[in-house]
Amino acid sequence: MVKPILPGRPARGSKSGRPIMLLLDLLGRRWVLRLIWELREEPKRFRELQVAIGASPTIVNERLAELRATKLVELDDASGYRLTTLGKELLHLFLPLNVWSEKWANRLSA
Amino acid sequence: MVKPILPGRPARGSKSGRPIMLLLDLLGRRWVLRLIWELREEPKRFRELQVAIGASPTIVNERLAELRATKLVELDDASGYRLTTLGKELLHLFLPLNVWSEKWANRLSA
DNA sequence: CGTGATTGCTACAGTTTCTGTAGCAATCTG
DNA sequence: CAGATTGCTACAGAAACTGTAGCAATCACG
Repeated sequence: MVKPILPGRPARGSKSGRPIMLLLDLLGRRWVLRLIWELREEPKRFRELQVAIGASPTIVNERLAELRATKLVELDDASGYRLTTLGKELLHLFLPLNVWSEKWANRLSA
Repeated sequence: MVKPILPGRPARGSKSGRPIMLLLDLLGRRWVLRLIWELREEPKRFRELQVAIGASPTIVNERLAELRATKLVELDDASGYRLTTLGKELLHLFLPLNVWSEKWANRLSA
């Protein structure tokens, strides 16, 4: 088990508990960005997510727990895992990456 | 050695090779976001980066190599590691996270 | 009722990734 | 020539992740 992400507790590699450090730590954990990305449109079930990203259930569960503890994702019995209001805000900050990544890929293959 | 990030090659957990998947894979690797963040203001030396984030030289070197291969970071002999133009563009997409993370932290501790 | 499907999630051995420490070759400094 | 700084490598031990199996709870159908 990895150190939890919680306010006031320092992130890995940071002595301060500054929010940006916590956030970068959280987002830098394997599959976290992908999970948020997969939930960008509609809610998904546990297995659905697992298959979509191709990770083991162990780690999918762990990451989902972290995302729930940090109020970015919630589990709705009727529809499945979905982004919270906070999670949607974060997603919107990320959406420009989609467009930018195309440009980036072009520059790489050039 | 982890699978390299290169255009046309699929990211971990993705069959497609779509740029956004490559980008999310790259950014989701440990320390990558932190490294970009640490370079946001001025260039830094290898050891300086290593100390700043508190990771082992092995992995710092590996991640820097990936960031160089993907043209986000470059090494200038005179000043040290720094963001490329492309890297600065990416950083600018990330800057809003800094402000947002404060709000997020407040909501968590509430 | 009872059988099967779906749900979120856990157990655990094996593999990959990362850490922590030591140290090297090359370059500059005095 | 000694000392400091540079980027980087080696390697054993520790931590994180995978892949597979499976469990308890809930729901649907007959």
